[in-house]
Amino acid sequence: MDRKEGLNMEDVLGNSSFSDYISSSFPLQSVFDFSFEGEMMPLGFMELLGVQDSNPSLFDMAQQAPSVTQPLNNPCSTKIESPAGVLNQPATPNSPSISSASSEDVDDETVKVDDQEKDQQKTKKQLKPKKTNQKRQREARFAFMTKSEVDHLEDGYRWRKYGQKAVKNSSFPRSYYRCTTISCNVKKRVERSFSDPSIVITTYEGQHTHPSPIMPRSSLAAGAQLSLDISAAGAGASGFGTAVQRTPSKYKQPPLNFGQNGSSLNPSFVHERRFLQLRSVFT
DNA sequence: CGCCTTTGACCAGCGC
DNA sequence: GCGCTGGTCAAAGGCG
Repeated sequence: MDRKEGLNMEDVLGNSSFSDYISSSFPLQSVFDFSFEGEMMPLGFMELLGVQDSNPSLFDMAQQAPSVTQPLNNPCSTKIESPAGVLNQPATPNSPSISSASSEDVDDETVKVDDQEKDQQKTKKQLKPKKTNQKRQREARFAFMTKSEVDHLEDGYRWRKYGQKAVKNSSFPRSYYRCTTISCNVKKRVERSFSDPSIVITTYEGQHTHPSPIMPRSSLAAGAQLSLDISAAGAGASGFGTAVQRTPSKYKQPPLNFGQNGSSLNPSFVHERRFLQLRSVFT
């Protein structure tokens, strides 16, 4: 896979040196906020997901939470990362510069020029003329960690699972999801931290080209509740995502004491909030 | 019947 | 070149 990524989560989390890794690999603030090269990103997490305009903008709410930009000492349990430098230029649905943001090879170079990226993309296409014109073309990625007992965090979009793989150095499989909306090729990977099974690592790839399909309904309420959580907890990112266990009978997950609701967002979310511990996973 | 998950197979990239 | 690993495909089956 993209080994040049060099940021394998198992490697990061599996050796209890995540803090070392973070401190040595990233500016600490990049773990939590969307700052980029010393500037605050104009886009937030929800916008990265394509949640924008018409939506109640959890991101806006999050932005209002003063601690959103708080770095490491923020005791929230959800960490937002930019493991592959994907925050360099998160593609937005309205942005024409998606292609220039698709590179994730930060191990090769921290800063890339557009020309270089274009050349790289050309090279990739040339190297793989077979069957994979779309394949292996990575969108901007970003990952975040959520302390949750359920793997799938409801984010207002509908996802279809298209694969699951056992991950090296981890006893937990990694699940691959794709946005079910036509023409939206956003993907996400969900895996559980090997070192701390209570932590779910979700990696998003790409950008939604549509508003959240379920936002008008339950997610709206969930979003409102999220905002409450965000401001109440004073942890901007901690409220993101609603832990929801869909179709529990089909998921091979251990029995849980919470989050059993298969359709409603809020109950499990409330439960998740309670399980959010005010401690850092870096410790 | 439609949507979804499951799961084995296949493909591509990388290190040795 | 080979093996390992991650990522994707697609058929099969389940569920509402």
